[in-house]
Amino acid sequence: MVQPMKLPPLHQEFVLHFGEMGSRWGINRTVGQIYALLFLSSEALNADQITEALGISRSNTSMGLKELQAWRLVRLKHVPDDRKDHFTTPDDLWEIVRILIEERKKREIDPTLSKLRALEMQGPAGDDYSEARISELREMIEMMTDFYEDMARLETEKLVRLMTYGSRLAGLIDKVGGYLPSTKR
Amino acid sequence: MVQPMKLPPLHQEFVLHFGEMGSRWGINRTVGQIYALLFLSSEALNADQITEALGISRSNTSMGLKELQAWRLVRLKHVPDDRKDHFTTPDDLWEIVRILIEERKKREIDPTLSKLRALEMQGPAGDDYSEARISELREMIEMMTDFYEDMARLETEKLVRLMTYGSRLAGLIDKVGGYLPSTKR
DNA sequence: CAGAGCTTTCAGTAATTTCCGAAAGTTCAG
DNA sequence: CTGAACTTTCGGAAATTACTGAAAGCTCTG
Repeated sequence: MVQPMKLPPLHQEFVLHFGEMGSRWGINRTVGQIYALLFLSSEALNADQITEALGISRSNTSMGLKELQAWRLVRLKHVPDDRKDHFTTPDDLWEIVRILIEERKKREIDPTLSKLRALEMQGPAGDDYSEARISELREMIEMMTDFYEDMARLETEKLVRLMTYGSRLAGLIDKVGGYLPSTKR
Repeated sequence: MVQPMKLPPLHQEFVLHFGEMGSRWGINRTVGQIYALLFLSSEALNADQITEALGISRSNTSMGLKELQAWRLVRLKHVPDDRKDHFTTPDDLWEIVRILIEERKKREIDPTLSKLRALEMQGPAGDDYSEARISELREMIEMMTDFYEDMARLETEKLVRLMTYGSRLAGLIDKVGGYLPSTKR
């Protein structure tokens, strides 16, 4: 930390925490800090304000904002009578979660799913065991991503209801019965 | 890639892919490769076999295996009449998914949850907006992790049934009605 | 209890990633 | 069109992370 941040203690701690966690989340320290800062800020901030609040270089701020926009976690917002670009985070947390899941899926899962499909296409190329393992993996990933898509389609209110229903869901399904997929081949 | 791998083409491609994806998944290249290799292997492999198959150093293999064991993604398996340690991945994919979610939660979410709680404890320390934002975030994370725990408790068979039920779940909940939590404050 | 066979640790090097300041690029008011 | 205000790009320095070979550390067998 070259420059000290000038922020209220709460913001300061929160920002530093997101900075440290950044590397575990697959983003770097400053990107985490920028996000945290914007997350806690009730108004949109411009790049210079961010640069100053975090004590980082202007270009680093620019890079960080670019990356956060690529993640759709930060948005441009125009402030009347100000030529500078201002940035905010979406304020609906559910939206943020959806975005996070989708973007992580796009980066961390989709490429592998394509690869698995491609490997299966190539036809018999390994032993039976590894081929079976690859198909099984692909099926599992498809099932989970399909389920996520189904859930994502629901309105937030229904989703919340469903989640708070928790483990009782299982009983509900039992009553309805019916569909019985094969889990083991 | 210093040493060429000697593996069947299918394994080779799969292993290389996992290596490349490693960085996105928060593990390094060799760790990804080791996991991929074990995942496709019907028998447990020892460290020397891994070292040779991947063309990496013995110590690197040792480090990688240690990390994978910390993740609980790879296990020791004793092979009769062989003094060397042998390693495998769990073969139940559902178990692997559970482990992955739990470990990621532990590393990527739990520390933040603690931090948020601690910040709330410290009492009024910022503006109203940021305090509200922090509470809201904590509540959301709690709701999601609680839901996950509920789901994780279900037997695999029920879970599969539930997942394939997909969006129809919403209708089901509607019928039962009842619980109506407040989503917005 | 010696030492063969195996595993882990460690210190240094290599590779990668992050970050900065300077320069180039863009946009818009006058 | 010009230049002021702002943003992005770029080359290289600094920091971090990954990897290796060598040495140290275990743990059984005989």
